[in-house]
Amino acid sequence: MNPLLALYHRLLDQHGHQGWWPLKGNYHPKDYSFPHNDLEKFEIGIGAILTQNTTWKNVEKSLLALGSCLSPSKILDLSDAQLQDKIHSSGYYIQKTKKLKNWANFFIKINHCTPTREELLSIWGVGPETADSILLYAYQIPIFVVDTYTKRLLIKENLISSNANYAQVQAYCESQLPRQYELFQEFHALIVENNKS
DNA sequence: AGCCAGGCTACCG
DNA sequence: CGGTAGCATGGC
Repeated sequence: MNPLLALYHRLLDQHGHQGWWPLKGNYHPKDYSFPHNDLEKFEIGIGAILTQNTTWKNVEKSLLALGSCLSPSKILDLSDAQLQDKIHSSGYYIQKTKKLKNWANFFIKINHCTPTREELLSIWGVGPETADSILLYAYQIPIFVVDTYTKRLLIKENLISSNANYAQVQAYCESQLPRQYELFQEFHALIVENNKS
């Protein structure tokens, strides 16, 4: 077993199955069938944008405040001021209001199709980690999500060099792991959980 | 009191 | 191009 796969199993033993992506506040350990519909896919994108450089705790408050507005058309029906108010706790609320509406417009435009990475990256407000999180958790595409924790951990474990960029870290991880979306989902969640404790 | 959160964009040299 | 200030709240 290679060092990265060994690290995955160590984290899994230590923290158990994480059941990401949380939907309506619910985790679903060992059930990799989610999302079950378009609305859940949309909600994953909302959460991925709101959690940019922000704790999930603050995002949960926003998602609760959004409540029944978690659909593309309802997000677009809100005025900027109304939406800003609902997502206030997530920080950067002016920018994130624009980002959420961009995601809603995009989601309507793709009309139930699976977006490509390039399409997602073309949205103002969606960068590499957000795009890859959407592809991995909303569309079950085995693409490795790299965040600051991932990089920090892999540097500490001497698996990558400290000046590696996003694409290089991602390519390394994908080359060392079986290409299974279930494993990729679990691994990223475990890395985040590992950094909380 | 500061530093950090499940980043991204714009702008700088 | 690679590097970085600005965005903003809440928790510790």
